[in-house]
Amino acid sequence: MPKQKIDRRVERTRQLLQNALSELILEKGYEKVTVQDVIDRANVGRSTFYAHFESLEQLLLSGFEPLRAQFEDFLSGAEFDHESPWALSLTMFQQVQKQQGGYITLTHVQKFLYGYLLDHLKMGMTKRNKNVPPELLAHYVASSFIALMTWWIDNEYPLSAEKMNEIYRQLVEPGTMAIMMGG
Amino acid sequence: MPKQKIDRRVERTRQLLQNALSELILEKGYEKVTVQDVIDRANVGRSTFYAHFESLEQLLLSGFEPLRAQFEDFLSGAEFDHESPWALSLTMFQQVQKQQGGYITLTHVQKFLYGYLLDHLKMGMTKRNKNVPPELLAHYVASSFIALMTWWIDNEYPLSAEKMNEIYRQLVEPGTMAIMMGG
DNA sequence: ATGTTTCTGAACACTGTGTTCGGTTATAAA
DNA sequence: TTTATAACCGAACACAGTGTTCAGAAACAT
Repeated sequence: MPKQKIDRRVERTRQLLQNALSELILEKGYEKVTVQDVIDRANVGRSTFYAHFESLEQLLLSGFEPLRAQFEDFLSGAEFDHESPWALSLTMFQQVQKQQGGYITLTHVQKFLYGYLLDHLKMGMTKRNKNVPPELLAHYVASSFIALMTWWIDNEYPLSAEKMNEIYRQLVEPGTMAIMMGG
Repeated sequence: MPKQKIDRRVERTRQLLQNALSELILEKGYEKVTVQDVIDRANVGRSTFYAHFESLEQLLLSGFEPLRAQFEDFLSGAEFDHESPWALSLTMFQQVQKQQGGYITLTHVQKFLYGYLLDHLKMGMTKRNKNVPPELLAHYVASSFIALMTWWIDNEYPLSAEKMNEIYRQLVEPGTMAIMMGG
């Protein structure tokens, strides 16, 4: 099945809307951006917007898609050591910085991370430590990551991704390992 | 200055509005509650609402006030060991559970905690570790607390406040101390 | 050149916010 | 018990935003 060629107008419209949203988010933050703002900036008809996306959030998510795909790829790649979930964090710092998504997308990054961590923690934990629920542990590790990321973005990337990753591991790894191995 | 006696009607109205908001939050979550909902439930005139509070969030905050005052008291109390910020967390777990505020108020708890932690961390850190900004550290410690609290509330308090506090310390203390003492 | 798809933009119904104001009622205090 | 006043009511209003519809214009692929 040869993949359907996409009408130029569709491509163009979606691009305009995504760019407009990006700009507006940088200018005043996602929470304050309205559909009206976006279509004015993009110079696109109101009905056109709703022909493509059912809401602002859907438009936002459409821009997040490439990043998500990249993580998916990375996780299924051979070079990834499944014994150490920590290997993931540096990549994430780097990619999120490059993507410039701002912290709106972080909600989705968090969900993604949580699911991944939960799988791996369930396996890695010895039975006697199930008195600390793996769900709680996964939630903590993912949330901590998001916390550092949020600070990093808020302060406009004052440290390198490598440094941030180092701090993250120093902070989170000891406590987590202690609980996993036997508390 | 003898404290002004409050008109019964004022007391009554504020109470009705706060109760209505509480109920509605439990029923459908803060995000979905409107001013209209609240005044309908409280059976209070629209203009009356705005005579008392300038927005829904202000109404929410007014309910949070007693909790905040309690922390303020605790912190200025003699029995509190200023060398160890960790002593605070158990009280917080207990009080937030009692208050049943849900996670909406957590945003404000976080701000409060952050400010407090930052003060104490700045003093407790040796100079050579300033390569990890104290603001980042405070942000992490506060965020981790909120993360555990969020999970706890979401899962309807499956563990005791004491147990939660124990886990929190086990997770967060090692990494934080390591960085503070010399990384 | 032609048939199809997409875009346009104005109109519409809807939900919610926050303000104003004349009239009513509850309250505190004399 | 009266009375001045402070609080409440509710309807009306202006406003901003959402999401839908539809007929006509424009861009597109072939």
